[in-house]
Amino acid sequence: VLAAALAIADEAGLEQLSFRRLASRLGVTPMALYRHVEDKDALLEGIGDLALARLELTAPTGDWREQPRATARSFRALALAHPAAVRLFVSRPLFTPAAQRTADAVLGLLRRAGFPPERAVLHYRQLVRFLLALAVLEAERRDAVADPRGAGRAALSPLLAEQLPYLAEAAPYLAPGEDAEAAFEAGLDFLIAGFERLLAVGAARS
Amino acid sequence: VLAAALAIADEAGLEQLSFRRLASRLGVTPMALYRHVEDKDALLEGIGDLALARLELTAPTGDWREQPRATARSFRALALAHPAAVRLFVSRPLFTPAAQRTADAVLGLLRRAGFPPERAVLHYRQLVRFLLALAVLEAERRDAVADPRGAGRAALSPLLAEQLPYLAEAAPYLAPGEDAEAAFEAGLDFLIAGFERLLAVGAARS
DNA sequence: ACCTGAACACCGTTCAAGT
DNA sequence: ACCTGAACACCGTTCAAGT
Repeated sequence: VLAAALAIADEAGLEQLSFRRLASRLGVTPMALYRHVEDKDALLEGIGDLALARLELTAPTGDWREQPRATARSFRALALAHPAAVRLFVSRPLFTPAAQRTADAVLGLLRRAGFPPERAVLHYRQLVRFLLALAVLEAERRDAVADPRGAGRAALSPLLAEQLPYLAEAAPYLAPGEDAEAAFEAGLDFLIAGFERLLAVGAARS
Repeated sequence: VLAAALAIADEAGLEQLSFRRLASRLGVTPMALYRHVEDKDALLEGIGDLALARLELTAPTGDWREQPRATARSFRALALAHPAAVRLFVSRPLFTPAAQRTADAVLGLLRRAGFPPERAVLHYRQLVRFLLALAVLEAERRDAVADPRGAGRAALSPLLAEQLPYLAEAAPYLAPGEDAEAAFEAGLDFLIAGFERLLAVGAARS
């Protein structure tokens, strides 16, 4: 039911997903879909939930640092498999069963790391947002590679180069498609190190 | 021209912005807009650029840490003034004049902080993404307060509470509308501290 | 140069009607 | 219970025509 919708969204893009298109793919009339889903809104929520349900959550391991890492990598894999879902996650807060399950897992991970409940919630939000940000960055980068405009982007006119020296200097490094995985891991290192620091501060306080 | 479009998007939401609606607001026929803007795509790019042009960039100051902070706060203010623009920023990479000006300013800030050009680009991406993430977090939170569903959200059924203990434990703290500014500042501290650490590591290496 | 009217190919959604 | 057809109020966009 929803699987077909997710497939369309991932293949053709989220904005190409319509009741009419989905219906024709299922060999049915558009109005028949209203039997299975209340709304377009509910449809989007449904495919968001479906995608998130496919997130692989790892069992607790010895080193607490490894668990956020593993979760982050799972999330990245999910984002690559279902690019449309990422856009859904940023545009609408989900509170479906899959979202609750994921939230519980991530909160548990932070609690076991040593954060008290209130701080765990705070860092949960930061962690989730940061993961989304990293995922969006990758999705955008992928688009930039496919985008024909991308080629001329780094090239600034001499006049602009004078007015925007830092941008001109950075241009060579701004070319897309460098090494998405390395960038992701670097962002992850940054995040984990930050949490370690916060844990140390918290421990010093108590 | 574009100002009216931005106003509609901020007032009624991005998805309510249409050529027909914009035209009626301007007291003109929808097709007349094609004289001033090539496309709906160009229209969206235009209002994104317009919003970003309103970002206040501060002059370089003594303490390098203060500049990313000031920029971040400007960006937050922009996000609050033009909520529609935030959604545009995450969904489409901008390379308009205002975007170039902003990129140059942020890159310059990182260069002056001590990062070499290649690393500055890397951290520029992280910084921009993080700021967007914080801004989206706030926009979502604002929506959550307005959303009537939000009231029942934190309340889990007893059965679920047993299966999702960490979520149940966190529920009291998940209520929205706490203290957006404090959360923003905490995220900012996290980010700046991370950059300081990276600078220290870089200095140790060289 | 700038605007208009009619038209085309799409949307989500409702509602009465079919089996 | 599930599906259909016709209809409504919207979209972006094109194209020939007006001043």
